[in-house]
Amino acid sequence: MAAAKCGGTTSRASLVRAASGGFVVGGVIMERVWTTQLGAHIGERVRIAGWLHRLRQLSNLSFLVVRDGQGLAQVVVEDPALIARLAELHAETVLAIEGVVVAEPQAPGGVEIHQPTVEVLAAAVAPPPFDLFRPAINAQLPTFLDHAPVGLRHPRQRAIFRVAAASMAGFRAALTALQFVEIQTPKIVGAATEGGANVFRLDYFGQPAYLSQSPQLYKQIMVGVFERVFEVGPAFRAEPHDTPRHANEFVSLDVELGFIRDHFEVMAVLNRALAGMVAAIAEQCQPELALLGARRGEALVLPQVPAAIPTIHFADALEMISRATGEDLRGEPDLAPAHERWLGEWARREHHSDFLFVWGYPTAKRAFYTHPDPARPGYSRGFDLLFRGLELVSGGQRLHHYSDYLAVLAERGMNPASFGGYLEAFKHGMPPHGGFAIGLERWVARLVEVPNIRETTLFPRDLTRLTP
RNA sequence: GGGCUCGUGGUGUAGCGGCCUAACAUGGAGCCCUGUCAAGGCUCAGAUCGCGGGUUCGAAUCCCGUCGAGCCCGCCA
Repeated sequence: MAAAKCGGTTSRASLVRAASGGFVVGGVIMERVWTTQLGAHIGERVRIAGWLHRLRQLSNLSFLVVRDGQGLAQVVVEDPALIARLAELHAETVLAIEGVVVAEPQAPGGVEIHQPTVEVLAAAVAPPPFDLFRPAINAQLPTFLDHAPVGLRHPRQRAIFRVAAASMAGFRAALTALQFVEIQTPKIVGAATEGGANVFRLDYFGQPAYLSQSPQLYKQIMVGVFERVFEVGPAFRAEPHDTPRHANEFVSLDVELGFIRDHFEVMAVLNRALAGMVAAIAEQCQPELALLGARRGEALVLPQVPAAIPTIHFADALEMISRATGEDLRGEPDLAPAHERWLGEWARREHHSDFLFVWGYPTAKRAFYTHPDPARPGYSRGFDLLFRGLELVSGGQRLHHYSDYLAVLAERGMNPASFGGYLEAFKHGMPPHGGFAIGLERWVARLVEVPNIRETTLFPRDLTRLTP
């Protein structure tokens, strides 16, 4: 690096990335054009670059389909020598192509590149384990995951992660507009935060440490600083789950806010956040939605986020399910997945909503910091949000009096000493507050209608998978 | 942690006691085809059927073990 900085030689600069984003080639700067922007360059000679997605050979000409980070472009090759050269390349070879952009109704997207010159930037040395040029990858999930570095290149797979990116962007935008401050809390923690869930243990210079299972305690502390905070980050759970909706590392969209009257204000913020997420996807991901819905022949339809998401009390939900199904659930401490699915269908049917708030879960089933419902002993101000029948969000109002925390920790047999920093915040005054956490992968999975969150996690970590 | 199911060429499947020296599709190799777009046609190569043991005249096919994977439940985002 130091030698290069001295700048004596320029000999390696036959192909260097220029500050402009283009390339310097033989001393001539030619901007590299995204495949999705070709329509704006008709009649011009341009340079594109990407991966050899597919070569279709016909007798007198061949079609070379190039994929870049955004889309696909068709290149028409008529020179027999060039076709012969291309035919020897494996799919996924990295190419740079210069040619003339031509409007052509027969071409996919209406434009294609003619009279190309092709430069191989990096050869693929083996064919891909499965076909990337087909409408969908034809491989079982474990096979796909084993080959994720290649499989994620498939236009449909990567569309899923553009939806995830837009979701995060919309989440950030909605909360920022509401005066929330984005924070980053530590993922290496000194105490097993919430007690219950299994945590991953680390060796931290000889002392025990853990991977954070949730930013919960830190985001509450930060309410004492900014009043309104949010965080987008990983959460780690050492639970030996093996289901399509669990992973041992996932992305949590966390929110916490102070000076609330009750949990309904928290639910209103969540309502706004979801609306922002859907709006961002609608704005940024139309091509992706079209691609993801293609198997049904129509673009994927985004859920409508109601101005006020329907709400039901936990006890009423049990009552209703009992009445409808004949199964007596009264007195149950929690909802089973089958009941959540039932409620999801009910919300769809009765309220035309993909979303349903269930609040008032029994205090005993919620975390220690959950605020009880003063009007209804045994029940809490904790809520879940069901999205299409799946638990997507957990949240609620939290305790905020120092004395309440000391009492509840003692009641649950938890050691106050391991909550030192947390309790200090309450010792020095915390407002009534609450918050929630959205599971990003679950959100995207339900949204794009894939059955397993492993498909909405880039490199999932589960019971048996630590690589790639 | 409990229950159920599955493991066949690179990939996805069929075959479920002898017709299997294992079939089909797709990918790969080769040839042909004036515009393809999951292109089309022909030819070739590619799996001792996860692994180990057993039953049987005979096992991909039945049994046991083992390893790997998937689903449901508990629990959760």
